[in-house]
Formats: sequence, structure tokens, C-alpha cells
Amino acid sequence: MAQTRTLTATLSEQALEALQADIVEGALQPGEKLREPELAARYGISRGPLREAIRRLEARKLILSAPNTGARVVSLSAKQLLELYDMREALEGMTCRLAAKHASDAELTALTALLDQHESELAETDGRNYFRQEGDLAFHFRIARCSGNELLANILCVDHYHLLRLYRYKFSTTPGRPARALFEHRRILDALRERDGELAEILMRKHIRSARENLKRQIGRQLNKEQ
Amino acid sequence: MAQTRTLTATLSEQALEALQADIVEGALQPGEKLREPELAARYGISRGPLREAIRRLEARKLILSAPNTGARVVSLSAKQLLELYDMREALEGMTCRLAAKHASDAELTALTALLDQHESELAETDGRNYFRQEGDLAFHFRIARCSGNELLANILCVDHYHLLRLYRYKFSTTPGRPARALFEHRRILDALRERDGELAEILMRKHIRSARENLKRQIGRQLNKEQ
DNA sequence: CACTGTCAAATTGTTGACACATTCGATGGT
DNA sequence: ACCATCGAATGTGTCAACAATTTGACAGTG
Repeated sequence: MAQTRTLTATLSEQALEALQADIVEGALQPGEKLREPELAARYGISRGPLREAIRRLEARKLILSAPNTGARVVSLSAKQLLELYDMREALEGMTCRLAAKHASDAELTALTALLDQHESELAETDGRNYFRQEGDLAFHFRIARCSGNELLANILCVDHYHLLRLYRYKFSTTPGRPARALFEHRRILDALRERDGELAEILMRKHIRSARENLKRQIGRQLNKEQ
Repeated sequence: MAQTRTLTATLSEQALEALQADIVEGALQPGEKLREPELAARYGISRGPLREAIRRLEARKLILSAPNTGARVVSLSAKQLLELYDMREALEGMTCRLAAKHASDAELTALTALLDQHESELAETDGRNYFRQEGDLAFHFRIARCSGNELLANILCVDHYHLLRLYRYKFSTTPGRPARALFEHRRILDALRERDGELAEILMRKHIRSARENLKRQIGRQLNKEQ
């Protein structure tokens, strides 16, 4: 497990990864102001490379910044969060359709193994969202990776992966949801194995839509609690 | 016409716009090396802000760069160009579906006027790709803008707009294509006016797919010519 | 008490210089 | 003539200092 982090050549890249990790893991809270001198000191670098890292994370929509007033960790509204799911529905529907055509048999076998693993974890880690949610993402991103479309795969897995992760932590799944999600995953994989791209897309879109609806209900509930 | 450029507060933003314009308009050719001292001198700024601009355009996929070896203007392969159209099909299909729900009547009226204008331009500027292609993009992006989903609209209109423009210039339309495209646009608009999101999505996807097929044939032809 | 103008401190924007890596050409050997 | 090696030149990565802007406190005024 030692040194899983990629050996980054430049300080700017190190800063990118460190900042991203701090944001996703919550060391830097949504909406928090990013003061350059402070961060530069924390990462042991100067402001130059740090600013480049900020610009890159800005493009990944993890950071929002305005001229002269500095940068803040992004803080998505309920509306924006739901918008993210509409985007996922569109992009992942397409990757799933393409994966039905381009995924190798070996990759489909690996996906089957992944879902089997999720099934056993579902029993063991019952009640712990963390692993299940990461597992769910793993399924989605592996499909993107074997769609044969590198542009789409990179947009999902590199550009928007972390934004998604950031907000997954904030919402716990509802009781029946994980089992339901696993079932939907199996149906999607069935369609992929049958090489039915159209069906695979439909099922993936439905799957993401139901996750969206689930989230929508939770947001409503959360807002009520806060009142 | 004086000073259409937005008044940008920082040099980094000016550099971003200048660089982007130079790339899209062809002053900097695809694959060309970007030497920082030279560019900084050209824009009359120092390397700091320039590097920040480069990082941002890197995220918009207009620039590709590797540590220590510098940055180059992106140069899409035929495969990558076709991938871009798959992404458009997914994203614009979704924006179109949403626009059927969220577009105001005024916006739909404006879209009708836009297509009428295209119709008259189609006769006048026959043979000149430039305006027609820009007009085509205008239709697509206005739909994105009135989808009610700002995330999707920004990804299309800000993040990937320029990449699309860059490669539109390189391929001329085939003889019957513009009239055909205008017809497809009218059908899409009809669906939007009927508030039929599902149909609007299907028509938009078909429209983009046929543009993709058209491009694919052209690529094949162009490759033959080069041999 | 609210409002506004001023000033100082903190933060961002920008620069030029230096350290390090890469590239390219010249030199010399085979 | 060809290839390897070395060194100079060019270019990228990083830093610390300076300039410009924003922020917040405070005093004065209506």
C-alpha cells in the first residue's frame, strides 16, 4: 500500500492532489475561503504553483474564484446538485450504450466479479455508507472506462469524479436503497453482456434517475429537519 | 464595435482570452509548441499570469501539456473528433429535453426568429461555410442556455464551445447538408413548442448523429485525398 | 443609532531572477 | 558516413519581493 500516490514531477501537481484531497475529505469545508499564503505554507510551497493548482481545480468545479477576492471551496446548492445528476444521466447513459459495443469479455467478467463483491459487502458492512457508495462509483466509472470513448471517460473519471465524491459523503442512503441499487446494477450488466446498447442506456439512465429522486427526497427531509 | 471584449480585471484573464482567440482563429496551429517567453512577450505580460491561463485552457482541452516539456495546442485525431460528437449527442440531447420543460415562450419565439434568419442567410451566403456553421452553433447553444440547467449550459457553452469551433473550421459542409440541418432544426423547435421533451431529445440526438456521420464521411474522403 | 468616509492590515495580482530540465548542435571516435 | 557524448542554449519550474486591491475597524456626522 506504500506510496499509492503517483510520483508527481512538479510542485504544482502535488499541490493539485493535496488540495483536491483536502477538499474531498473535508479538511477544507464547502464555502471555506482559500487563503493563498496559508495554503502555500501548509503544503510547503510558494504561491506560484499553488495558484496554478487552484486554476485547475477551478476547471473541475471544485473551487470557485473571483478576481481580487480570492477562491473558495465550491458549495453546491440543492439545485446544482440535482443538475449534476442530470448531467450524469446524459453522459453515463451514453458511456453505457458505447460499453455494450466496446467492452471486452474480460472486462464484463471483471464487472460481474465486482458486483459479487458488492453483494457480500452489502451484508457485512450493513449500515456503513462509505464503502457502498465508493463501490457504486467504482461500477459506474469502470463502465465509462471501457466505453472506448476516452473523452467521455476522462470527463467523468477525472473532471467530475471528485465533485461527485464530495457530495456523496453528505447524504446517507435510505434503508432499502443499496440493495435496490445493486439489483439495478445487475440488470445493467445483463444488458451489457447481451450487447444490447439501447437497453443498457435506458437502464443506466433509469438507475441514475432513481438515485436522483432518492437524493431529492433526502434534500427535502434534511431541509425540514433544519427548520 | 469598439471594445467588444469584456473588460477583464486581471492579466491572467486577458491572457486566457487572447490565447483562446489565437488558438481558435488559427494564429496558433494545432500541435504547435507554446513557448512561454515568446507568448508572454506577445501579450505584454509576464510568465506568471500566462501560465495560469495555460492551465485553464488545459482544462478546456484546448491545450495539452506535460511536465518540463511544455504545452502544445491540442491536435485532435479523427477518433477524438468523433468522440466529441458522442459527447455532444448525450449532453445536447439532455439539454433539449430539459428545454422543452423550462424554456419560456419568449425564448422559443426568439429561436423561431433565429431559424428564419438562417433560412434567408442560407440563400444569400450559399457556399460560405463560416456563417452557417456559426449559426448552427448558435442554435444549439441557445437551447442549452434555456434548459434551466446551468451546469450543462456552462459545460457546453464555456468549456467545450471553443474546442468545437476550432474543428468546425477545418471541415466544409457537404452540398445538401445546410438545408438538411435547417430542416432538422425546425423539427426540433416544433417539438420544443409542443413541450414534448422526449421527442425533442430524440430529434436532437438524431440531428447530431447525422452531423457525426457527415463528418465521418468527410474524414474518410480527406484521408483518401492525402494519399 | 445608523450611516459614511478614512486608514491600516491582510490578501491577491504581478514581476524578474534563479534553479533545474530538456533540446540541439558540435565534437570526436569507430 | 554514422553514432555517442558532451556542453551550450533554450525553456520550464519555483521563489521571494513588490504593487494593487479588498477588507475590516474606527471615528465622525446626521
